[in-house]
Amino acid sequence: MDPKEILQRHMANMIDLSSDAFEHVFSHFELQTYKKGQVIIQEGDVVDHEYFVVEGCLKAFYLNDDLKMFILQFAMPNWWTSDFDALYSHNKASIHVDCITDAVVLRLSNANREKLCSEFHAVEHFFRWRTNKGYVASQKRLLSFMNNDTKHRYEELLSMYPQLYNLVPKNLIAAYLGVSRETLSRLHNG
Amino acid sequence: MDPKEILQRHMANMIDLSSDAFEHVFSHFELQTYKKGQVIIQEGDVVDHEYFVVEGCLKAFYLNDDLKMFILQFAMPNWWTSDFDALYSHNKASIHVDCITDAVVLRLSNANREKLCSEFHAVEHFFRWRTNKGYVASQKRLLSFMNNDTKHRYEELLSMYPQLYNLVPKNLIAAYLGVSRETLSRLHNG
DNA sequence: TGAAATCGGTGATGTACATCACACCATCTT
DNA sequence: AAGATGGTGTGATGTACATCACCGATTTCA
Repeated sequence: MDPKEILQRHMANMIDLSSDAFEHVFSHFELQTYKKGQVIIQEGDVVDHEYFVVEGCLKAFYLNDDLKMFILQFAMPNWWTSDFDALYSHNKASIHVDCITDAVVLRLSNANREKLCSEFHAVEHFFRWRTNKGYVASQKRLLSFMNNDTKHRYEELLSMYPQLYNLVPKNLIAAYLGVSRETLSRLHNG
Repeated sequence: MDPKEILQRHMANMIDLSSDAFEHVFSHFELQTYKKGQVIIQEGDVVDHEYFVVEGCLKAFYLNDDLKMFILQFAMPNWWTSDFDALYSHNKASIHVDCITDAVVLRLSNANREKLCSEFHAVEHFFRWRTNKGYVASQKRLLSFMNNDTKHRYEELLSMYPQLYNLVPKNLIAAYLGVSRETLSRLHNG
């Protein structure tokens, strides 16, 4: 489906924008296509864009000193991703974003977001709402971490994203759940 | 210190507001004082306000089916708290907020926040920035959960809030760290 | 003021998980 | 075609934590 239409429907869920206004908003995005494995943000980068996923699957992850990977987010279609800390505070990136599959993405620069937010109150409202949603989701995940065992969280993840099981390798699912791939494997047959 | 001045300094960290504009903004807040132990939000409540802490310490927490407590946030002076999910989406509260100590708080209703956000672009920018900061902090805490052991997280918490050690009982610190109070006690002497 | 609740420490035991080690299979590569 | 590489399963062992049980000290309150 058309990237423009996908973004339009996504924003229409939250705010009202006339076609003309949306046309103007959309003109500030850039369409990008990436290959599986391609890196979008690397630790240490200056981050100037946020990314709306149209097609495919990205991952946002942290690498610790032992190069162990911790996945913050699987970015599926209709989700936004970036290093939001680096993006807002103009620090260097502390996380990585890359492509689990080939992907089609709409990216928006910091400057263009601020421009659109000052032009359209509804757009600023949209971004405030979206960030709040991310915040709440992150807190829910934290609670699930403290409250539930791994098996429970595994089933929670699969019921939220049924596609994930066949789409991404098990070691990445383990890196999202915060367990070793061996434990995940034992849970699955167990 | 004067609650008005504390809020003014807090907002001035992020945005520029003339004295007159701030005066107008401030008139939309209500000053509240609470006693230690007093409940501000209960699970199931309709949530219509967010809270800026001027003095004292609140906690935002979730109770699971076994009545085990998980603390999402210690709200210290200059922090905001509420059930942001319930507040934005008009769901019933899924968490609780109460007072660990006597507290002085400025509260802002949903309607007044939206009014101020539409009147002053800078104010909307402020709230977007604040929510982003909360989002980022929550992701960092999640990473710390996955990456670090309990002792490391305990020291992290105390270095971030040195006052906390004498201010709040250890069982609450354990409920923030996601370990049993026994384990925390053993860590502390061990 | 005396009883009750809250707060904090410590031992014994069980368990969910990490880690290391190895083995199998499917792709990819030259 | 042969070897390298990445994904996945499974056993053996160690460990960080929960849980239960009990203790004394302090605070709260009727």
